[in-house]
Amino acid sequence: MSATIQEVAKKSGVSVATVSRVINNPSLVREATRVKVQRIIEELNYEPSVLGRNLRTAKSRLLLTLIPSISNPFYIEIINGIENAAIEQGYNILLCETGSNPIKENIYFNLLKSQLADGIISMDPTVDRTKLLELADRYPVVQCSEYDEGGNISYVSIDNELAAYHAVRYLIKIGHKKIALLNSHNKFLYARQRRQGFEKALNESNLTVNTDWIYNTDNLGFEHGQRAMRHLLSLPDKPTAIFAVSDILAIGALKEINSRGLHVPDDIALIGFDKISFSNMTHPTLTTISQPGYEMGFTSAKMLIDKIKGVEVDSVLLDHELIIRDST
Amino acid sequence: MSATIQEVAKKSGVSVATVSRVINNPSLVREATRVKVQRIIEELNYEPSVLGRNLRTAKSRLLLTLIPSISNPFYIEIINGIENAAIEQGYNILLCETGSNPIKENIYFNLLKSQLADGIISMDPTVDRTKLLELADRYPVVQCSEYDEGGNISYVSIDNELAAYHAVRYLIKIGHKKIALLNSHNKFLYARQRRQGFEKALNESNLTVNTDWIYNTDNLGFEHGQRAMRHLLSLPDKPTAIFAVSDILAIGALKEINSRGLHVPDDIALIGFDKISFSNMTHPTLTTISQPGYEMGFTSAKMLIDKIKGVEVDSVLLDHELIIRDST
DNA sequence: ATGAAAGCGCTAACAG
DNA sequence: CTGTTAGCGCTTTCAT
Repeated sequence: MSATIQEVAKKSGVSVATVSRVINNPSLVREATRVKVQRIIEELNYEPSVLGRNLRTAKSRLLLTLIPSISNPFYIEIINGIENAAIEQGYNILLCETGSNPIKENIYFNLLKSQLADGIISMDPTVDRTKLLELADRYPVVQCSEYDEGGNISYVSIDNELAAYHAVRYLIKIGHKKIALLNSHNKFLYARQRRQGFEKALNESNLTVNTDWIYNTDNLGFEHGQRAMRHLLSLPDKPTAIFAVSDILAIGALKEINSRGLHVPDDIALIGFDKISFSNMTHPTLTTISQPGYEMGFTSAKMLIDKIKGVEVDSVLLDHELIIRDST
Repeated sequence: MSATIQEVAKKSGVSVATVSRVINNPSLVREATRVKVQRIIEELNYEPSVLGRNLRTAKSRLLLTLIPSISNPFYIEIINGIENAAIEQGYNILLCETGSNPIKENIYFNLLKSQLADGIISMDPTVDRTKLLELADRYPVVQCSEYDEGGNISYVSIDNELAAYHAVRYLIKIGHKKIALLNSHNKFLYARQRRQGFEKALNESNLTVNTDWIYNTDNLGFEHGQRAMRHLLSLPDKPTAIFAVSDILAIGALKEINSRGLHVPDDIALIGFDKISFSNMTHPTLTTISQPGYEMGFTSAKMLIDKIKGVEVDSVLLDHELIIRDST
């Protein structure tokens, strides 16, 4: 095993306090002493034990990051942002997939209580609202992407209504009048917000909202995009454009359209959401709304660390962007 | 903050030792005492501090998991397997993305030295071989997927040569004679092994290996699949089938083929590798080799925990599977 | 079956 | 500027 601070102290002929200072507060130590201790540290290949430090400071410098599913590429950039912000400030992240499973969620929440983690970034839209609010009373909590309107949990997100509005307004601008919404379940705030934006854009152009063209699905998987498209194409009066609230859903829809010999964007135009890397690999490439994933993650982590340190923080909404590609 | 073991002891009228026993070794405590202490624990909502326990036991029960890139979907199932095996045994994982960056790698290696983690599962093919071997001398290390032939680090992987052999033999069986290999860089063991399998299948059918049809790329990104395909299609003598060592590469190739108006599998057949979820979303769906990701992860984690506990472990090669879909 | 006490490795008052 | 000292919360002998 590694050397301890005691051994370094003894070999350097100083007290453990001085060694500790050399590591955590070098300016408090006389140059000569510091150099000497530093040499011994290297000689002994000493690494301070995080275990001892943690107990003493009652901090683990670990951030719990909760995502519903690691396989959803939308979270990748966010996680990168979180990780970099964390490392920058000497933290590490515990990345946990809840699988929208309350039991797993509970296990992870307990990591906070047992002090294995100092705070939590929740990105799970299916999280138990009551439990999260309760947790936020006692521990630092930040929500990223999906958030809670009523509660007092700080969050980082985008203006979902505006983003949806932009997407649909663009479809209208290029000539579409029959626009379908492929939405998530209305129990999610972002789903309700995006529907708001969708309707706002239609209303603004005096287009009526046809509820036959609004498809809700609880599951954002690829197959559900296919299924939705199958339904939409079975309608007597078919839409000419689809706005899907997730790229994966859009890719599912695209596959269904392709396999029926129809053509995107000539027969049907398609807009996704999230700008996942695969949205660029389809044929044709997908027009989509880009969320600033990296920035969202980075901001969340900074916000959480501030909270841990006791600094007051404000929630923020970041800017989205409409990425126009070949599917429209 | 949470109650401490002291408070529970006091309120229960027993010593801290007894409380500790109730938690870690209930059979050592008399039924009546145990019930009483248990009640106080719940009453006080007590959670043992992992910090205190860790220091005392000199273990963090954290497993470091190193992947080159979180955005590569191939790792998703593996991570799931690791996580579940870990949780099952009371461990948690620290998921770290190296980005094939030696500096980041170093930071993560130091987490072992500073005892924040008890062991490491490395999945990064670009890992610094010397450093990893040195680390494995002093700490529990397991390699997953990519491994080191010479060293004595335990690993979990598949038989890459056999898998490639199966893929190519299948292409030959359905009538192809002009088969290209879209490979990774030969500095990686798996790339060399898959090439072996590729050549073996050709040789066995008395087909000569045309080096014009072997394309190596350092980067497994989608664009590099496109680029490779562009090159292959520019050849005077074009292959009729492609075996790509990664689905993403294959999807890039597919996009290039599609956008030239050519047709898969009629003009060119395509096989990928990894069975990532998107391999099923393309048009046409991708024939591919499936690696038992979940099992690989689960096995690696179990192996690592055994190592941490001082149990001897043996490396294993798990079975792959050829998934025949529409691209061949 | 239970308690007393030592100590894991470190940091942070406090004193000098 | 540096040393002494007291724990952080827990587990684990060693007694009883």
